[in-house]
Amino acid sequence: MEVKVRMAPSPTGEYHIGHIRTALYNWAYARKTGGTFLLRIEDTDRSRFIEGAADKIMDVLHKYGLAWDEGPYYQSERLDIYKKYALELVEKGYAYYCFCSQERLGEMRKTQQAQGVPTIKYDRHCLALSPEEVSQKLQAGEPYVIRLKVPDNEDIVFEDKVFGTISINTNDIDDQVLLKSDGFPTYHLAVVVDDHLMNVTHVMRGNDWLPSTPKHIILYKAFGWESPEYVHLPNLKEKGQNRKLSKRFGSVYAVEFLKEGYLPEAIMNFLMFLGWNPGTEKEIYSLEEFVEDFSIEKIHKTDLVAFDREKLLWINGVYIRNKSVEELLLALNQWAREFKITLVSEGADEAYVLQVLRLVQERMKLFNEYNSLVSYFYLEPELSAEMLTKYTKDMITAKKTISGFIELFSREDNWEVDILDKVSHDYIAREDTKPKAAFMTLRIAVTGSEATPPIFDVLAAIGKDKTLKRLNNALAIINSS
RNA sequence: GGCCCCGUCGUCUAGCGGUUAGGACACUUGGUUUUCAUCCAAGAGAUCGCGGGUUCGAUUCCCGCCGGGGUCACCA
Repeated sequence: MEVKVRMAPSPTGEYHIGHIRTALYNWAYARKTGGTFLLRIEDTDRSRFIEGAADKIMDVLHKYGLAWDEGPYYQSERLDIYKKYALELVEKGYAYYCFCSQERLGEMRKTQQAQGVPTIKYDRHCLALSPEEVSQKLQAGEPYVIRLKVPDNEDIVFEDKVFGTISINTNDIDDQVLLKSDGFPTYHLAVVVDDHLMNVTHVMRGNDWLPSTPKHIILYKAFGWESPEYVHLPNLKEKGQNRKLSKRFGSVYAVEFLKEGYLPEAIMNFLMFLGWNPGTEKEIYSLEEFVEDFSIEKIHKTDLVAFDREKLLWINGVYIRNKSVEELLLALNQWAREFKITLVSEGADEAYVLQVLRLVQERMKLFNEYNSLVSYFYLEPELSAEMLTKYTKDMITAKKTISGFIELFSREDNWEVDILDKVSHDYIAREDTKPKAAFMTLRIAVTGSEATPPIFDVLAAIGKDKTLKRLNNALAIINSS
């Protein structure tokens, strides 16, 4: 049978990075098996529904390169179907009408809680209603829900592809509501009906769904349908925290990572290892390679997996370094356009931009570092006498160093890295000054920064005129302080 | 609290009865370097949660305990 997997997000807000991980595994499995990846929007909760959220989810899925083959289906457009199946269950005796008010249910739970009942469940008050009473209430237009009649004391056993045999006794399961009083189905009814009707073969989702899987098995049995394979994935946690991702530690939504300047392919590479490992030492993976090596057997049987932000940053750096400068610039411009970020290099000559980018490439781990990394190549640095004298310790030496370089560089017409390097070193030797102090002062005077690419590469890129202008400016600052 | 699941360096993991318990990130040191970063080399870091079994032999299999997580809605 052809494999069919699905991603079934609920349009209740921003798409979480963990959802991308789950989508990735589903997508990869479909690609690997030549199966189908379908998208279904589970918009059955009108109280949490957010207008436009579904479109945003689809947009971010695209940004991460996860395309679906079928859908999107919207559950809100399939209400008749769910109702039909709910009624079928009532007819077969697997479900029943319930007219209890929220107030009564609240009271009931409070009482049970006070009595210390181990498993709080619906008291089946409405199961005792006679068919006549039920139709009478229906005629009168009383609001109702349809509940699943969970069998008594039966062990529901199923095989999860990751966690193995799971067994839960039905006495621990409440009579789930299947159809809500507003005519919308609950998740339990809707997934089962849709997964069956859409021929889904593998349900891959977070393991927080593990405890409710028996409810779905009961439904499949009641309908007389074959249930799909279950593949429960470990959930994500904040590194070292034993709890889910939190804003306090950084981004949690899928778009936010993109906005910070992580490359989609780097994030994907990182996400692959959040619950899976090839069993080899290879850890830089393209999407294609992942599809090749992915297998359900290699999915981790653990409940939580840590989201290590440091490692994500490292992987992103690897991806940035592995690109050609041209590719990198393309990605950078695309990112800036996408998130409406102004690059300091905007409008500058492309050859120059590439030359500069080549110098900072291995220093950049995240696109949002770009502006501060290259600003002095495009703008004059802000200097202070304090910065300029940091390495020489005194004004006189700083002044002497800077004016020395000014004199040296104004005579130099071959403005190339090697030449500048040589004449500068010769000069330093001749004057018998300390190389570190001299070069650091030069670096600061020209860039305003202590950490830059090799200084002569910087000078060569900036050019003779600007270099001299900045040095003179630095000299003026020292003189006037 | 009931039920379900999980437990290897600081972190994420490899391991599927016999290993010097391997790798990556982070960390430390050295090399390259006038700075930062990259790169290279080395190092430190795990009594495999604890206690019982099974076995000639348990990180690996079984049981108990402890610890952690998930789930118990007219939310998904």
